[in-house]
Amino acid sequence: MTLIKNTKPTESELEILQVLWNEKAATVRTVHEELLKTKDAGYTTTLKLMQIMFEKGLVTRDESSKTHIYQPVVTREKTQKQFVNRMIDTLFAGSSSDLVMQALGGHDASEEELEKIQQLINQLKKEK
Amino acid sequence: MTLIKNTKPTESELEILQVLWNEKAATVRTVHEELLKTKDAGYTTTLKLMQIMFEKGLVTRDESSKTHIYQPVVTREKTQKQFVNRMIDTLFAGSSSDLVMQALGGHDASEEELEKIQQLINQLKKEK
DNA sequence: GTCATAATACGAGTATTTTCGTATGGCAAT
DNA sequence: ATTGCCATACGAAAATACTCGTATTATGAC
Repeated sequence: MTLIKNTKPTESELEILQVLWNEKAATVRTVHEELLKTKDAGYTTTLKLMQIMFEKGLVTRDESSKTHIYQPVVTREKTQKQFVNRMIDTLFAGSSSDLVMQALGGHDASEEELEKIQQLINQLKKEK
Repeated sequence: MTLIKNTKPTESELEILQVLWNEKAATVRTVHEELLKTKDAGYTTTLKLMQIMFEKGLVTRDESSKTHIYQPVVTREKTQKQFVNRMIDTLFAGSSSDLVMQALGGHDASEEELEKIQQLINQLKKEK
């Protein structure tokens, strides 16, 4: 039986995961270039972080060539759920709909997106 | 013009704020007793954290009696917004509706709450 | 006043996260 | 083979967050 550590990604790790989720797989160089668009950090910093993430099991890597290729292990959805739930607990006193209201108010969301949410709500109401 | 520090509360600070938001105002003792229900920590740890929060400007305190009475400075709503926005950025690639979907799926939310959300959506659609 | 209780102040240790410098090795071009 | 360029590995500093022990002081009961 394998020990599953409940590894909660840190802030920086999330930024890296974001890139990996989008690209499916990427080198440290690619991830780093991407991060440079929004923050600034040294290359070895990104490298080190990704090495740590590898040790934690957040990512795997293909080491067959000198330039390693990283892939996310945790899925975007699972991670989202992890953080959303935590947030509902610590900030919204357990009320998921309060979070929804907060997210919808004061923010974008296109007409199609609103439509999708509405459908989801209708379905949830039917299930009651 | 006053300098507004963008103080992002830490995990522990959020737990304390949660209590203060509920109680409106509270002593270290009260906050600590409340925290003990879910975690365990020493009294002076809670004290120290609240002192730090005071220095950061997250809370104020009434020092007129020996036992200080703390009050939150940041509002629950503002803090919620701060975290929700951050989360939409780092975890949902900017899509607020993805967060909404995640929050609604796999969670509770009563019929009345769903109703409220639906009304909000209708209003948002009208504004388009 | 003295004593016991309970509160604050504060320093410092520990842990975690983030940052970066330096060493080392592979590889392609010359 | 030498050189230059990238890549990884690794250690350790810096920054931040959390924890707790101890000293000090106010206050009320006696």
